[in-house]
Amino acid sequence: MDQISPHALDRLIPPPSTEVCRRVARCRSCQIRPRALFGPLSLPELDEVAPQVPDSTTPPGTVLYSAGERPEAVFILRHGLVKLEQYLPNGTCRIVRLMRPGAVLALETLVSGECDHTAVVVNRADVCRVPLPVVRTVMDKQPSLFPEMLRHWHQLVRQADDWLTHFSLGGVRQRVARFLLSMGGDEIGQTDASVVELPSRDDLGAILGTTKETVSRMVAEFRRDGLLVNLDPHRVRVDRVRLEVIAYADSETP
Amino acid sequence: MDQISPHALDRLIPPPSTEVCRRVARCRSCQIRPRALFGPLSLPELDEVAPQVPDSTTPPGTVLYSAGERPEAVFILRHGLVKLEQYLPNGTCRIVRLMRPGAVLALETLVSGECDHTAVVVNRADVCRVPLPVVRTVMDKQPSLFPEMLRHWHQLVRQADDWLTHFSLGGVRQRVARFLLSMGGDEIGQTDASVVELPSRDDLGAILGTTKETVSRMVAEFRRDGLLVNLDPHRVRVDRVRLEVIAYADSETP
DNA sequence: CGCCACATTGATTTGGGTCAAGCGACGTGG
DNA sequence: CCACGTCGCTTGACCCAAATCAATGTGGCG
Repeated sequence: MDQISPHALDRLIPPPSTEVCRRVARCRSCQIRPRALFGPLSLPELDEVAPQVPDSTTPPGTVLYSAGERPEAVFILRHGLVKLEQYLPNGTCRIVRLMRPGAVLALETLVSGECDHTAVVVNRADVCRVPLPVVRTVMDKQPSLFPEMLRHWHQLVRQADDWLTHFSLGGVRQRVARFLLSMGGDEIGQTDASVVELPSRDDLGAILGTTKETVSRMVAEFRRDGLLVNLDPHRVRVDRVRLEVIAYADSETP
Repeated sequence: MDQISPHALDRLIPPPSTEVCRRVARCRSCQIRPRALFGPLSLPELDEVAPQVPDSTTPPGTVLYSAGERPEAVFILRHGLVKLEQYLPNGTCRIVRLMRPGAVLALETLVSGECDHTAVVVNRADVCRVPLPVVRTVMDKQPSLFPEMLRHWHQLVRQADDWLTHFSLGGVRQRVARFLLSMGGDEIGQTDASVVELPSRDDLGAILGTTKETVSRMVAEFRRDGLLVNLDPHRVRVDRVRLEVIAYADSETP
């Protein structure tokens, strides 16, 4: 797993003006921005911030940051899927969150300095790296960001709590069904909710707190029963109504 | 389960001056306050806020608020233990957090208006009810509360993530051990960490994502092995070092 | 072509869920 | 004061879901 290229120089050595122009343009035309941290900013305010915010595209498997690091920045995810993993002292790992476009990664560095999780790119991801000083000065100048900030924290907590109930309670059969339902469509909400992009079996196991073998069996069973049809490898179409019956059945439906 | 007495009148009808004095005195001498939301406030600022903050003591089983309600206030827990439960559509319930003194309950109402969980008192609890308008005006006047607010949100996320790993991964034997370790001592950190106040078996089951019977068996086994000694019913002394071995063993230790 | 990572499927074992009975503590009412 | 019901805890017997171990299949890529 390769580390993300160090951006530390970005604020010390001013980027060439062509790069500044690109960043400003990229920021202005960003589809995600309204839903992300700097949504409430005006265009002029944005043009001021954009030059100090480098962006990068990273392939699957890239480690954006590891638990304990101090990246001195937050990351805004513009495209792709990133998993946050947490390790127990004995080495077992659980994926505690999947971050989708519009999410802010490493928010916790604003509070404690260090990252709580290891963030690994699942799909190819586009991220903007916003240095902490930039976040802080923007927030001082523009208090309207405060509720926006709280909104993101709230979302983190909600997501964590849902994970705890949906993906840790009941049989694996139900948990897989719930996962498929929860991953339908993207957060913009405009793609077909019945098309789901599947992570690897290993990741699915780490999300649902089970093993890759069991997950594999469940998916196979769903496919046999026609609840699930392969589009490509790793993309399936699901039968949401029948999945919902399974996901929240009062007792098992054998 | 009885509802908490409605405090809605508190801001409309000013409390009698004796009550105001009591609240001011209570707030000044509060041991918890420095660690809670209004820690950074000065004494004069505090005296201004205190009259608008009623407090109450509620017996075990009391529902402080239910998911979906709009209490228009946050609650500061000064004493006792409160469980936050979340329900699946099929009715199964999981305790997603245990709140201890110093915690702020219903923080989410500041963002979305409605409560995400059902909060039930486990021990007898003392709570202060801070109306949302009070929180908002104080935060406007005193921006130093902002980092404090973020600190609380961060803590919620950390707690949720820990729950997800410590209490949802591995065998029940390990999970019980981890719970006992995590509950050692109070957040002030000055009581003996090897003395643990146990919730009911049912609650323990809902915390660890298992059943009361299995928990009962594990506790009994720990007691047989001398890892755990009863002080009163519901209070035990544990052997932390040996528990740690069990909690984070690489593989099961039968 | 052969290697490697990933997915599938099978055989076997076991942890823990479920059902059911017994037990002690407590409060209530006769 | 004791009988009774209730409630929470414990224990046992049984069985199924899922972990584990292991072998085979499949696709992509040098």
